[in-house]
Amino acid sequence: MPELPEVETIKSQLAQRIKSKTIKKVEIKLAKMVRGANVKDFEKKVVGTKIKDIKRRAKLLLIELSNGYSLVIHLKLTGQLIYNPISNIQYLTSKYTHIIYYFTDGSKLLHNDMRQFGYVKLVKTKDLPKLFKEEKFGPEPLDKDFTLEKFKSLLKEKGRAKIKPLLMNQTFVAGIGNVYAQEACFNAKIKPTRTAGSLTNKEVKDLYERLKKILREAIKHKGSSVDTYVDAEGKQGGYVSFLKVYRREGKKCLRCGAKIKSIRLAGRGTCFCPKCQI
DNA sequence: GTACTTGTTGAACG
DNA sequence: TCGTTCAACAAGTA
Repeated sequence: MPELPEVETIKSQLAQRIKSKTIKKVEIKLAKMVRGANVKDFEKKVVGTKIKDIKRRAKLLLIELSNGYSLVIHLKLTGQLIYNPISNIQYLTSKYTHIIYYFTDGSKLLHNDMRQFGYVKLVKTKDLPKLFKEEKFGPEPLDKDFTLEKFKSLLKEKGRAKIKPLLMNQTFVAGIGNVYAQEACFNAKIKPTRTAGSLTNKEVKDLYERLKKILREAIKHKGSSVDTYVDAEGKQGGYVSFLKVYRREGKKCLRCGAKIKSIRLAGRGTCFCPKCQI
C-alpha cells in the first residue's frame, strides 16, 4: 500500500514524464473517486491545463496545474497511478481503472483503485498550506528540519502513546503506514507496544536513524509492493525483499531466529520478534 | 461463508 | 482532554 516511499516514487517518476504536458480530456468512469466537486465541474477546470509540477505531502500526491488549481490524490490502500506513454496501448487498464487523463501528445495517465478507497480532489494551489494545516500533518521524516531533537520532543509530548501506532499517526509524523512502522520498530529492536515515554535516549536515536534509513532505502528500491502497489511505470517496488517483519508471523526472526509474533494494535496487525524487540 | 487485510475518519469508552 | 478501540468504507485472499 502506498506509504511515503511509494508515493515519493510515483511523484518523481511522474515529474519526469508528465511535467509540462497539456490535459486534452478526462474520462471519469467512477464519479465517487472525485471528491468535493461534481464531475462536470472537475472536468471543466482540468481540461486544457498544463502540468506545472508534482509534489508530495504525507501520503498525498499533488499535481499542480497551470490554472491555479492542484489535483490532490490519495491512493489509500490499493490506488495506482500508471503512465501510458503511447496513445494506442492500454497498458494496465482494467475494470479498476476509474479515471483516465489524456494528454495532447497521445499519452495518458490511469488512476486505478481496486477497493475504491482513494480519491482525487481539486484544491486551489494557494489553499494547499491551509489543507495541510487542517489535516494537522506532522513533520516530513526525511526533511532537514526533522532533527533528532525534534523527534525527541515530539515523543515527549506523546509520552503515554504506544510507539508503533504513534508512528502511523499522520499528525505525529507524516507518511508512515503499517509496513514501515513495523519495520522501524524491528530495526530499532523496540517492542511495538512500548510507550513513547518509556524509550531510552539510545532507543530514540536508533529509532530515528533506522526510520530515516528504511524510508530512504525503500525510495531507492521504488517502494514495497506488498499488495497491489505498482509505480508509475506499472512495475512492482523492489523493497519487499528487504522487509524484515511485515507479515512474517510464525516465521523465524531474521536477527535471532525466534518465532515472529503477530498481535493487534490499534486495530492493525502488528508483527514483532518477542525475543529481540524489547 | 468467515475471517482478515489496510488508511483514514469519526464515534464511543474509560 | 487524551489515548485506545472499533466500525465503516471495499474487495480480494486464505
